[in-house]
Amino acid sequence: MKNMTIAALAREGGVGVETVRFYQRRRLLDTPERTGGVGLVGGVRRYGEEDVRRLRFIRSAQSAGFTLDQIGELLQLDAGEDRQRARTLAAERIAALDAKIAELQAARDSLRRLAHACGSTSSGPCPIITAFDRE
Amino acid sequence: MKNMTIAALAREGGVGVETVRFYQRRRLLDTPERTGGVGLVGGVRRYGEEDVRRLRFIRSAQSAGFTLDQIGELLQLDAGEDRQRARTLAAERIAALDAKIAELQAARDSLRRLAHACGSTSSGPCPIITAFDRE
DNA sequence: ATAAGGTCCGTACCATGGTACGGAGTCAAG
DNA sequence: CTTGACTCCGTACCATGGTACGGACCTTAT
Repeated sequence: MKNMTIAALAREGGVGVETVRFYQRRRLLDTPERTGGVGLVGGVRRYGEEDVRRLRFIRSAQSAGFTLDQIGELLQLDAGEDRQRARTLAAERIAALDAKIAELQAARDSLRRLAHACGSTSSGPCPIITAFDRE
Repeated sequence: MKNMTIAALAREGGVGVETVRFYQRRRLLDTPERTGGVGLVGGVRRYGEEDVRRLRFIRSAQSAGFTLDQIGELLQLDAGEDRQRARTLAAERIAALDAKIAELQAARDSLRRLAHACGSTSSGPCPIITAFDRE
């Protein structure tokens, strides 16, 4: 294991190489030792499945609306013992997600009204602002 | 009408004064003439219900995931005749919202798994990364 | 008529989450 | 043993959506 280059890791995670480095700077991913170096600094860093899992987790957690700072905390927690804190973060985010989902559903309804109002007559401007008035 | 100050407008829209000015710079809100000036430049700008509606629309459209640039286009469209373009923008956003809603629901499910896994035993670390593995 | 508080405006700064650049070093195939 | 692709690293830059500051001016209540 640990035989992937940074480009392979990035590919597995569906991100760019620069993004991996960015996450390393943010300490969300670790930065393995360079291997095989000849001189004092040489060698290239190699990555394994564990790194892929972490990277994918970062993307998933982002899609759940966690910020990178919060994701950093989650990654700490994953290795630690603070179950209470983990549950709190999860509960807060679930509540936020429920609210956001409701908001997006309302927005979608507004847009459907707009599309309908705009499709049902054939001249003049669509009442775009009005379509959102119920919010 | 047109007797509100910028602070009153901001309050009605649920934003700060600086945000109103920011939207003016972006040409999302217009900048009425100063009224009552004594000298060459004097006076204060006054706002009315139409401005409130526009401002609220901006916030609603934002919650629907439109960028400020797109909102600018919608505002143009609201006064114009290009129904086709309006329908296209609405349809695109509806599709994006459907996708986003599904994504957030999936994220919520992952978090529920996490909360459950983390609540059902009482020691050791929560399997945070693992809880997202299905994504 | 004066003082407190609002307004106006330009400009600068901020957080978030990246993306790009460039020069030096490294690796692998031919 | 060279050549071409990739890596490393620091630093700079970017888009989005604001937020803050400061000095001059305006308005309003006392």
